[in-house]
Amino acid sequence: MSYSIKDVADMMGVTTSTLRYYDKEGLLPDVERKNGIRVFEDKDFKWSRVLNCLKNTNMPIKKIKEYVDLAQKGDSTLNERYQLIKEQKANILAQIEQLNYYLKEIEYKEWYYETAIERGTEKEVESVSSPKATLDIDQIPKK
Amino acid sequence: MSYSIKDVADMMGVTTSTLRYYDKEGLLPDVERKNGIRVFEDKDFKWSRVLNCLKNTNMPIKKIKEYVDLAQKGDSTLNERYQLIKEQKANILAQIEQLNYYLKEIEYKEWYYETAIERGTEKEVESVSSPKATLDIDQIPKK
DNA sequence: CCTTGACTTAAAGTTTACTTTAACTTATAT
DNA sequence: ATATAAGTTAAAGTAAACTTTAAGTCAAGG
Repeated sequence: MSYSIKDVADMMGVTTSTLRYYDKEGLLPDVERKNGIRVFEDKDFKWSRVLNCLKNTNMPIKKIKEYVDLAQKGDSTLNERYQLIKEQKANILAQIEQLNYYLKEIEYKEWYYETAIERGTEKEVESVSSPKATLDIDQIPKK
Repeated sequence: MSYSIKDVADMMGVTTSTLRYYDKEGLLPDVERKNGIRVFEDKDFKWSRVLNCLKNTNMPIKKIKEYVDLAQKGDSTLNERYQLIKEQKANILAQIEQLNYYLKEIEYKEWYYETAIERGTEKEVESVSSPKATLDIDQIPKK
């Protein structure tokens, strides 16, 4: 099975230009060419899915490149790659935690506006007893 | 109670330069000055916490500015602000969902490397029965 | 054969979100 | 009083991640 650059771009939800940019940055090693045109094989397609995963969990391109370079070196870098993946997992978990924290703040705001709209004004909505008590300043996750 | 720019910057986990930049972009309306120096009152501090929430849930500065401008107009924009907040809530939920999806992919990779390290090589790890079956391509969330 | 659409490159341009610099003023501590 | 720390501005600089442009090549349909 083989895929065009458009196939892969569609799978990743990016443009073909973006994919070519990734290639130029070294994120797509060893993609074959036929008459100068990129032909993605199954291994490249799978690799693109890994890239997509790292990219969509906010790993910077430079860091992804490090991972690519490690993978290129073969079995001797298995441990380094394992550490990198575990780091990224911790990263994702932290992101989810942070989003859940701010979700609560937004839900308070949602209630705030519902109450304000009911009353026709924002004035004194803050002093109305809210279903979720105002969040504690000390709990703001530090970046 | 009043706060210095540093106090607010520390609360938000940004530098004072960043806060001045936000101010210049109009995200901090009506902060008073004493001898040219910004003095944040309780209302400004609270507002900064809202900014921080929107910023850390990946709302672009331009969109935050729209929200600021609506808030400046008073009660007549309550509904618009409510819609914007609901939009952002949906946004956060989508982000969490996406992160949870990719977390599973990363956990597969984690298992993959644990197995490869045990065996000393990556070769044929893919064909080993994994605890979490390989994820289906069709399930990749589109951006 | 010819057009249309997809592919190619290198290089320049864009956007977002800061960050740094320089020159200066104000506040705090000894 | 004086040094140091923290505040101020406008403007230029930076970094990341694309995006666009220009000029071309290649493959398929009518």
